[in-house]
Amino acid sequence: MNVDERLPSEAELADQFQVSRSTVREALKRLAAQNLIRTQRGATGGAFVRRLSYDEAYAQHITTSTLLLSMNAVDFQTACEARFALERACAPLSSARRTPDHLATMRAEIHRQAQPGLSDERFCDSDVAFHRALVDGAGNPVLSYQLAGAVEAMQPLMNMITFTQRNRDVIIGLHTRIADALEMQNGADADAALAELTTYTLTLGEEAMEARARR
Amino acid sequence: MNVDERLPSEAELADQFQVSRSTVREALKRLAAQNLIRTQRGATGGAFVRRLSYDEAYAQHITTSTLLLSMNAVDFQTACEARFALERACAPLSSARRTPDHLATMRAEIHRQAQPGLSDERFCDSDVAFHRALVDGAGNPVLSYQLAGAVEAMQPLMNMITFTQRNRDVIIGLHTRIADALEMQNGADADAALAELTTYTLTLGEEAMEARARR
DNA sequence: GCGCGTTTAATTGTCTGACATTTTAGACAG
DNA sequence: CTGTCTAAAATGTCAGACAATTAAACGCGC
Repeated sequence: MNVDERLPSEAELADQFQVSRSTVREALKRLAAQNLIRTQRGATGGAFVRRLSYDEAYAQHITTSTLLLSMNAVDFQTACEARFALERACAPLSSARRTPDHLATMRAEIHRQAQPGLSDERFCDSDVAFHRALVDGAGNPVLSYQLAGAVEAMQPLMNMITFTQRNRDVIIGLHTRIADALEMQNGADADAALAELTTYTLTLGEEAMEARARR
Repeated sequence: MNVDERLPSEAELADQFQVSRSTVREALKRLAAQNLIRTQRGATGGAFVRRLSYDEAYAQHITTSTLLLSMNAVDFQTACEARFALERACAPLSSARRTPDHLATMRAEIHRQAQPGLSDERFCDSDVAFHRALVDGAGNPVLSYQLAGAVEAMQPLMNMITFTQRNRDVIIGLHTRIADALEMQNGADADAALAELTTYTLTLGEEAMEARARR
């Protein structure tokens, strides 16, 4: 079945498979839920094979990853390690290919992170946006897609951390160093800064876990 | 809603939302298709919130990634670059943590790849199995999950390549070098070998594309 | 009281037929 | 040729019925 090809009508399918139209409809709803078909009403309507769009797959991947992490109690350390390992894979590509647009986004998010009175949640939002710009800088949509799951799904875990001003200063410093390195096209330093950010984030995570355990 | 919590019965939902039971059922089928609920028949039956299992999410991620690559005509170079960049992110972790089991799997697949008369398709299967062992060696399920999409979804693209004996010898040599490096816990050399494998695979891909264009 | 069939009730699964809604294609008048 | 109306085709929704399945309640002998 090729993209945009039309499936037989519900009545025809019901007849063909010797089931009722209700049953056919439930099956079609299943396919629709998986974004495999779209339905259209009217005379020339019906169910059509759908092209899986990048944006939909991206959103779905994030949802699934987030659910997977939260429902299976993946620990902070494992998720964090995976996230930064993958991001570091992007660093050399991103330092070679990042556009002024990516750099501008990163600078803007750093500026936002430094604003006083920013809630922890907003700080995390901005953090995700910063790292997404870093990943997108590699200019490889497949990479961006695969990493979306790791970066965005970490956000609920990151939200458990309380970011003190001191914490934020350290993170902002490393973010600045990463942005600088990418601007200078210095992949090695970007990688080094990401490595530091990894260990620092792991430390923060451990502290948050301990604080949570004491409560 | 927590895991294993029960939703109201179809009749209750229909009553609550003032729609017919058919409509409720179609909606429930949608949720079931997304693996969000499971239904159970009988007296104490109903729809229950489902824990998203790692294996299901893994399988779904591969399916979606494969569809995304094939339906959106992602070029070989982009997919290949993403795949190897991500794999290289695993190399240091895998060289530190790989178990004898992972090494044995890699050796076995290398042996299989050297067998004469192996079809191109089987060679690709084995290649994927080898790289999966490499990734799993990092001992991070989140990493394995995220990489599954990149590694497995590449397979259809890899299957377009015709592997001559000479090609295979080069790849097997690099695979052996990777396995040796992991065994010696030499992350740097594993990374270097993966880098070589990246450029070599890209070359093969380009040749295959040219051959296909000439036809 | 305890074990063991039997019944009963609740729930999902399926079928049937009907009607509403939407959309296109074609007939028809101007 | 153009605009309008109508018919047909398709999905969307509804109501009601029955089948299938499962667990709990019941009754009964012991």
